[in-house]
Amino acid sequence: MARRYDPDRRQRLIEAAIRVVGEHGIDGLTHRRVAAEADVPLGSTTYHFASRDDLLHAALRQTGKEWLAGAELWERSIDPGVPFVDELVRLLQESLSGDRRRARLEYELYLAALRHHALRPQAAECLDGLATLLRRRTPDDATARALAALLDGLMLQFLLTDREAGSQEIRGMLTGILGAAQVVTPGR
Amino acid sequence: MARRYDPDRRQRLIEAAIRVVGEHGIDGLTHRRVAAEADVPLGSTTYHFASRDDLLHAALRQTGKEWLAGAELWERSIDPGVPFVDELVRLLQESLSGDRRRARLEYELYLAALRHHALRPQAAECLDGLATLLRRRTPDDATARALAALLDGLMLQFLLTDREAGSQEIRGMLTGILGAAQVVTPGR
Amino acid sequence: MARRYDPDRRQRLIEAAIRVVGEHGIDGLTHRRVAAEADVPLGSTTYHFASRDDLLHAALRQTGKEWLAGAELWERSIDPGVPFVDELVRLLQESLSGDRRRARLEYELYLAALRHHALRPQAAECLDGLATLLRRRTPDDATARALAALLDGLMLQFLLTDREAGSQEIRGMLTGILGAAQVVTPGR
Amino acid sequence: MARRYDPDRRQRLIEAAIRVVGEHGIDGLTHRRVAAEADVPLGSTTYHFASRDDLLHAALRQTGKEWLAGAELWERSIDPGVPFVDELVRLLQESLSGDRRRARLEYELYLAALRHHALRPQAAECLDGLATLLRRRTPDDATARALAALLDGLMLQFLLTDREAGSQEIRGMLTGILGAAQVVTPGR
DNA sequence: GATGAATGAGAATTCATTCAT
DNA sequence: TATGAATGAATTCTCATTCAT
Repeated sequence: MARRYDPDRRQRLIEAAIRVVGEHGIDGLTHRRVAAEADVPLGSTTYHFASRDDLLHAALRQTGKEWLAGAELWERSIDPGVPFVDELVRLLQESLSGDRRRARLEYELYLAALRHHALRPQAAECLDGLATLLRRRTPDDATARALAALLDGLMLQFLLTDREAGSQEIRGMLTGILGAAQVVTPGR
Repeated sequence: MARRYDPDRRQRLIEAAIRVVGEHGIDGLTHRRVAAEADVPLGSTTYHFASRDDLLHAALRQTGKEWLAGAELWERSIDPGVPFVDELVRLLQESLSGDRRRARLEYELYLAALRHHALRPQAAECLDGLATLLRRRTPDDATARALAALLDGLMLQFLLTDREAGSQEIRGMLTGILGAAQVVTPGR
Repeated sequence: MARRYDPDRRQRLIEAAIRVVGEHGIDGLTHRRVAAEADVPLGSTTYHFASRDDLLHAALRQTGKEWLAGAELWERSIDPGVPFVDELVRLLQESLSGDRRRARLEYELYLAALRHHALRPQAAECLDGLATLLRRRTPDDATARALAALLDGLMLQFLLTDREAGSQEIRGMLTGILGAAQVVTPGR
Repeated sequence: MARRYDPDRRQRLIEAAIRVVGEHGIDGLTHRRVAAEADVPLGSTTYHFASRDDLLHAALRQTGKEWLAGAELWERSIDPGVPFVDELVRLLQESLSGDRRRARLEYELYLAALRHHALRPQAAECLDGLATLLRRRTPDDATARALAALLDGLMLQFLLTDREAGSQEIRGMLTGILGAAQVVTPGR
């Protein structure tokens, strides 16, 4: 019954916490639910994570790391012979295909920094990590950061509206905006 | 004790709810706090808004409407003699200057749709409203929607990282991305 | 929309109240639910039935009356050529066949008199009504009342245990007890 | 403030719950009242009995056990030299003498199974327990169960109508019904 | 007469956290 | 070190009832 010696418990609790957020949202993250999800006594969760915020923190750190790892994988798999825009389309489409629960979960944790100051460094790290990756394909830092913002905005647009993310559609949006310099200032 | 007759109470409750979200976040939106904020009995809030979700709904509807009105104001004030990019810079800077609490509040409600299905139509309305406005300045729908996504992404980037939003910096990001068509696929 | 003139509303409310008790139990009988069930404004239920107890009262009065009417129908349909025990079996079986919700509802209201003094006269009326009917087939009042008790006890036994009420089984129980005089005092 | 260590608390809560039902009825069984009755903090009742149903369950289990123990005591005290009917009269009269609050309480909990499915096994256990006891004095199972039903019905009749339960009267009813085999089918 | 609004009380639950063991 | 028990605060929600219209 009682796992007297259980060195990975902390990690297992983090993973349980992430599943709990996925299921019940950030508001629904409680010691009790994590304990139940990890099949561990309640006291154990409060022992390893004294406060609810500690749990939240650890959850964001973990998903952020995993998400960034995924982005790096994408970056390393880029085919130089393929237009970069198409690689961006692939990134977005992969994130939005299948059930979107994972993407929603990641964004929910990431955006929680909007309110919780303590999470902002964590969120910034994700953002900067992506920008750094993108920087290898952009002429300057500003463009890389803007591209990161665009990707976030597009992801959210699909997640918020529940619209299908067809590759033609994504492609249209990306090419539209990326080549928009002349367009939006027609008077020029 | 209090007014037995109070025809505007419902609206006052909505405004109180928005202030509560601003102060305590969405998780902190409770009937009790709204009652206290609006100075009405607790039962009155549950009478007008049977569930917490009803309250949340009304709050998003209201801020969404106000935000869209602000965007329209901006659009109507656009000076055709000024490069459109600069008008976009102005929009972002105005939203991010001063204390950012209002912007955070609006985004928090807007992004709540990520988890709460019921709010998605509301969020989509905001998004589409902005895209419609922008459409007057873009060659096609896709570009308008992409531009809306970009603006969201940029707003979030500043809000999440707590970075200053200088007009030069914003300008750099916008011009970088808008003219990025050639750049990101240098080989072409 | 508003039924300005609606003379049968009181009766419709009673019937709605009975349905509510059937669905939610006596504890679940509330003005609100009755209003919803009868599709009538809340204020209308409190107007016609000032208190919850009034509603409960009316509901018991009505089901008691209907139940007694059913019993009388049974009594009048008794075939003199058939052993009376078989007619009792028929009565029980009919009450327990199909879904037992109606029977449960009637007993729930009837037994509420156990706690609510005010309902006792009503319950006594049902009991005495049945005893009076049975009296036509028993040698004296005491036997009639005892038979009424037996029938109640048997009904409850089947309702409480959820057991099937086969006619052979009921018959066995009835004949066992009715001829038990000699048996239970074997020494006599 | 109160005892941090209190090993019998659970049991004390059950007893408090039974007193609360006795005082306020099943509908009146609330965590709050139990807490007050047992003089423990509200949170303690919800800790030990997460839901109102758990409380109800425990209360019925306890009274059922006690009631059955009483019945066994009666059975063991039966005098073989006395007609069994008189022993039945004694059982009923003892249960109905003095204040009938205990009897009402027991029946209220027992009959709650009518609505609450989850309580039915508990109620069935009481019923079967009594039938088993009676079986030692009846020729077959059916008669034992019918006798149990008769006793229930008689108890309820007195409890519902508030009539005095004189021993002559009870005796008359019992002998009437037990010897009714010939009577109710006079034509036979 | 009829009714929508209002109100205050109280319901079940859930919880973070503390503490004795 | 780990943990079950305990606690007090807060949550949503439902309600009977009252009252102004």
